[in-house]
Amino acid sequence: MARNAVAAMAERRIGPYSIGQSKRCAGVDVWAPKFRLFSAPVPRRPDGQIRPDGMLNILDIEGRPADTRVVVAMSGGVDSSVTAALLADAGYDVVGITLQLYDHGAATHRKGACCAGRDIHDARAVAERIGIPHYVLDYESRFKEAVIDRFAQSYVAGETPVPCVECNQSIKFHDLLDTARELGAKVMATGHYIASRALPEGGRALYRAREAERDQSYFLFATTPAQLELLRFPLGDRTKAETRELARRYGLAVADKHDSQDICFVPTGHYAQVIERLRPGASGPGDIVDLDGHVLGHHDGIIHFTVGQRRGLGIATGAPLYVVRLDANSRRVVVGPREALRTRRVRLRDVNWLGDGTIDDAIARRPEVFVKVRSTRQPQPAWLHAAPGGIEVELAGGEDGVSPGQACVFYDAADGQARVLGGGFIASTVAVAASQTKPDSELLAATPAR
RNA sequence: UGGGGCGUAGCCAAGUGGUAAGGCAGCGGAUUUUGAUUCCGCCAUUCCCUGGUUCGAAUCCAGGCGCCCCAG
Repeated sequence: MARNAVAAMAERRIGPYSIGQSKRCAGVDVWAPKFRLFSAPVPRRPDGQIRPDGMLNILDIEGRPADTRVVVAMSGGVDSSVTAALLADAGYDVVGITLQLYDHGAATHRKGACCAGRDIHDARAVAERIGIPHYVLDYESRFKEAVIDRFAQSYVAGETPVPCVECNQSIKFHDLLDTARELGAKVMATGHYIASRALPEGGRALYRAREAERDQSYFLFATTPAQLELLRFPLGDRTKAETRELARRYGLAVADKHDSQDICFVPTGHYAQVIERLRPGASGPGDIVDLDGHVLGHHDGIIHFTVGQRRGLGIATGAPLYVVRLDANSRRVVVGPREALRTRRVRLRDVNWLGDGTIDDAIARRPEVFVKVRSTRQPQPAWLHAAPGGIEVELAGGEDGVSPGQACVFYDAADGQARVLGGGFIASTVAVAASQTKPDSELLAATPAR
């Protein structure tokens, strides 16, 4: 099997890197995710900056960069490419890994389209440019079960999932992190715009990115404290403009590559098609009804809707209608005026706490937190309460269009580089009841928080 | 086939002689690592049809067609 110079170098540096079967995709070897590593001495990079022993390097790790192996998750985009370049430039023993997560050829039924398109190529080119070993690992089946299937299941159940959270939590920060450790890496770095800092008393904390518009903390709330110990996000305190400038300075071809958006495994933009293929017939047609249950129209499946959605209903009344909730069992899409979207309380599941102490302590202190219920919203003041099976969030001002399946992420401040205190997935919401006569504060007083 | 009412874009609807408001829906775009929200733009040479009056009609007149209501 022909191997290029980079692969050959990689083999010298970290040993034979696969004993499993591989396939070739777009001219690149794709390896099975689990491979045995034969440890081999790591030669010091002759051009690397060697820092004095004992000095904390820029990744907050004791030891010389040259002796510190770090895996960089390289997507083929600008951000992760610059991350890898920065660390390689700082002298770290960088190993780039790109995950092959889906096959766009199959997804789009287009002949000639292959895997993740040109992203793998781009990542490989960057790795060659900066002189680091680079592997492409086949995570397709894991990705399908952990992300795509759950995405479909969520929609079929009437929720609106955030697949990026699932992917970070179960693929990148779980499986890939394991692989990184098997490779002998002390930490793994990604190109996410989020800041991670060591706490004086030990452990690490997450903070929103310096550039608020780029902040990706919403998609990373589920990162556990244990994972945080092993993760680094070198771009959290940089702006996107700086990143692109660095990419140019490092001579990376991806410097001007457009930002990714949309769901990565839905290249066509028609996510409903993906669900339909995975769960044939799971989402049938149903009625669109108003708040009183009157049938206003029909729809082709609740998977096409999300709470708060306005367009696409096809129902003309004098005023705009919004999806107020989805009922998977009756296949009903309930619509109403904008006011009906107002939500005051949100029940969360799978809560991850990243603040100081335990979440119970935090709840007992009843501090005001700030929460985002949708990735592009501004954090809003709220309080946390204990609830059976999870946490309940009381939104001080209420929010419109809060959808089950979305994340609710906690921060300690409304703006700036607020600390990420954790978050959870929205299990259910409680609308502001028109008949509610008592203010929430009184209701809370009547409902002892455990 | 007595009486009354109505007929303006996909839906609702303003306009009663001066050269087609607005809302909803739809479409396009911006924004967005969630097809959401939001924002911007587009969307009736024509007012059920025919003829007439008028410088000029969706608006007035006549006839026709269609629908609704009341009473038979």
